[in-house]
Amino acid sequence: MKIKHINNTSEFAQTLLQWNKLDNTRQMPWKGEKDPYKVWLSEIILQQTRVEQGLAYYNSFIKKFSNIKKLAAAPDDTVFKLWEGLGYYSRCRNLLATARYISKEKDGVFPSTYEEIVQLKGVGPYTAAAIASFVYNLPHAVVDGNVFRVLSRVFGIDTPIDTTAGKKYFTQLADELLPVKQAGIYNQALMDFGAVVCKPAAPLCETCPFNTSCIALKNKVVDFLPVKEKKLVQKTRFFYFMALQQDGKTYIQQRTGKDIWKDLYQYPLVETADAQPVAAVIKMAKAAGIIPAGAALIHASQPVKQQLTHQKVHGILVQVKVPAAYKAPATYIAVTPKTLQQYAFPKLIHLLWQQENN
DNA sequence: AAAGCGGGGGC
DNA sequence: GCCCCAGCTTT
Repeated sequence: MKIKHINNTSEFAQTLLQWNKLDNTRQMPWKGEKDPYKVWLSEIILQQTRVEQGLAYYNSFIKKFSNIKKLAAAPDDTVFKLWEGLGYYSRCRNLLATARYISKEKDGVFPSTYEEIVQLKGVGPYTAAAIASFVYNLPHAVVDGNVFRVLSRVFGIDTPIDTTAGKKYFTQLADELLPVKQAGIYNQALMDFGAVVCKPAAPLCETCPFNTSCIALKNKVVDFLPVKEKKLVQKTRFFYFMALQQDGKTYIQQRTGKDIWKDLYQYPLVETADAQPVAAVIKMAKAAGIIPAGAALIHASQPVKQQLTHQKVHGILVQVKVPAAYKAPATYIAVTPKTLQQYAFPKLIHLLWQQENN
């Protein structure tokens, strides 16, 4: 495939680098960082996550784990607790797996080629290009949401970005635009530019250095680029969390299987597709062996709602008293209000706790 | 190729 | 409400 309708690719890079030099004031702790551990950590945290949201998490991780071997040596629960609230928890699972792999198999030395880096768990084409270019100044163009947006607008490309053909096209264009000797600086600059000037909504076209050449601006289609093909489907779910009360302790369990919040903890769960009366929920819980037949309702919370990207989740906390003689299943973990706090829970459960305390 | 995966913020 | 965010993995 050939990139057409672009006569001078180096002009784009020169204009961008000039903007970066003169007008880019964006500062982040990992910018200019040459420790691959720190760059890798920041990139994993920032996948599908705003810089402002990820910043505090990055600082906490660096403070607690100053190098990859310390991270690798930490218990799973400790690391997930640090990740708690950031979302996309498979990132945390993969982070740990990669830290342990590099510590054990590579004696803590981070790989230094794109081909090796991209094979690490949780690292795809974007993250590998970012690490390779930022740390080793290797000539690999990053293609993230910012890059799709900037290139689609400046060059007027309406190929959908959420298709295989679109990804391939934009990746090739990005590689052709890359000034190979300044790959790291340029990649940083392009993403900063997308975040600060060529923003998704209300971009700063008035002061944009490309505003005399931008195809989208000329054609008045800035707000329609980039193009996405797929629309997301929403599901609604009801989560009834059964908080068993037994002599000052309660029980939690770890979520497993292919579903949201995998590896996080929760109270034993009754899930339904529709809202149910609490009495019906207790009946279901007993029938399913989630709570014992002798359990009795203490209190049910008001429902809380959480809007995720593709799910609307309702949560209700149902406290039940269980007999002292009750023997919990092996998957239940007995906790006290104090020991509960060392486990990572979904935001929905924090919302329920918050509500019950008000 | 398409689906699934969180939580927060802008509009 | 809807869209997007320094995307990746699994089906």
